[in-house]
Amino acid sequence: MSTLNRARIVAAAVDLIEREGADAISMRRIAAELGVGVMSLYNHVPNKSALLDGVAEAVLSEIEFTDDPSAHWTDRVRIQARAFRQIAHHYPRSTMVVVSRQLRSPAGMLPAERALATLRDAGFEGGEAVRMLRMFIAYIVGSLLREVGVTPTFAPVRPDAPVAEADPALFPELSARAQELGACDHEAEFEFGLELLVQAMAVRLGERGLSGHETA
Amino acid sequence: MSTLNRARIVAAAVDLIEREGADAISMRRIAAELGVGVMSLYNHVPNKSALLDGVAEAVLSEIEFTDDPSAHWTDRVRIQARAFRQIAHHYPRSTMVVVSRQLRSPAGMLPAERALATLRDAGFEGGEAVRMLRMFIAYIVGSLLREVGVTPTFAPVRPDAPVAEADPALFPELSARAQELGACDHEAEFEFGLELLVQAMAVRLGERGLSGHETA
DNA sequence: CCCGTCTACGTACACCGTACGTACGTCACC
DNA sequence: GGTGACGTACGTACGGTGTACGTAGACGGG
Repeated sequence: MSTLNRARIVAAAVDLIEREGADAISMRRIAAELGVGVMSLYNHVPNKSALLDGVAEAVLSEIEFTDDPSAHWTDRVRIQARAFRQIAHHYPRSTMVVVSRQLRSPAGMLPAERALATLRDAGFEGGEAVRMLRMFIAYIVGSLLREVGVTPTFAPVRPDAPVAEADPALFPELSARAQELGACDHEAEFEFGLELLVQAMAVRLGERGLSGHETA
Repeated sequence: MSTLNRARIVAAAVDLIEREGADAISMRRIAAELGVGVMSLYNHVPNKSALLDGVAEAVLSEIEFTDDPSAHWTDRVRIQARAFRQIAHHYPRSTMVVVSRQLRSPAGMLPAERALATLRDAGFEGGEAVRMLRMFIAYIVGSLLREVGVTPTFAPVRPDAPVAEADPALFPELSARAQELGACDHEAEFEFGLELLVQAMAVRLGERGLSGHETA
């Protein structure tokens, strides 16, 4: 009812993606959602790609980064990683567009800025801090894509169909592990890798055993 | 010229993707590439989605998995990870479709089967082996997506434009690290994370320091 | 009053995936 | 040698897509 603007369009796009999936999104659908003609959107958004950038930006800027510089760096890393994973919970179907559009805007840069600050405080100097950052991003992106179903979990195809899925002769390991492969507790999986990475980083700093948490 | 079949269609699709990118692919373009009518494709492929599965399968089945069960498990892990990364080199623009289609076919299962076998030989029992596998896949997928440009490297936008990109006041860390962020040697980055993960796994096994390679 | 600017909108074009109907070449069987 | 069934290739058509372009109305300043 109120006047059209970029924020309303982006919000409608996010809603639509979450309701019907990223594939279902189209300029026509969004316009219909807003009760507006298709071409009216182009008064506020140059094209669909820019709109998706807006979606990524909107989702990304909702991440709560509460960084406490006085905390131990391992906990700061954990908190930042978990904050990023929130998007996979709040906006699961938007996750793919968030991670696949590289933003130059503040919202897109802030997570990296925070992470680099933490890594510097932890004691990593320039080159190594950047490598750590990139490794962490790779792990988080890969984890989120699994969590939202883009990437496989290797769960035997149907949740039903007792256990047997793959031919045990061809795939003995997969068959033997069908039990564990069948369930995928995304939070537990994420925490497992996170802990492993944090410990690996601590080792790299020569601080073995100081990470502050025992692993499950 | 020879008769149409699924393999020829898939091959044409892979070629087209590599030449013009995954977005440029369409049934009409593929048909034109093969010099046939669009609908002729549907005699051999039920729909576009199945065709993309075929693309993923074709690319995946070209990975060379030369697993030497007598080698140290750390080297086996390294070799398998690198083998997987080959696809990002040989078929960069197909990488996204490879990682985003979950295949139930042998070609799709084999890498996981091999990895689980290696992890078992290394001494990881059921549940932990599966978690290690998933963590490794997450890291590799995330790394490949960065390598093929889906995900950001945080390189200051243009390779030119000396160094300054972000506002140093807002993003002091990013600005200070602009040098290191500007360059992204994908092989070195991949190896860095790989080594970190392998060492973390070794620590988990209580085998500290036996990983067999020093890191750069 | 008039004119420039901005917003909303309709139409149109090129392209997409694919359902459907059809024509034709090949082979089995009588 | 028919002759029918079948599989492959193909054309047409429908409903969808992103968006270029032209138009019409609202609004504010001279």
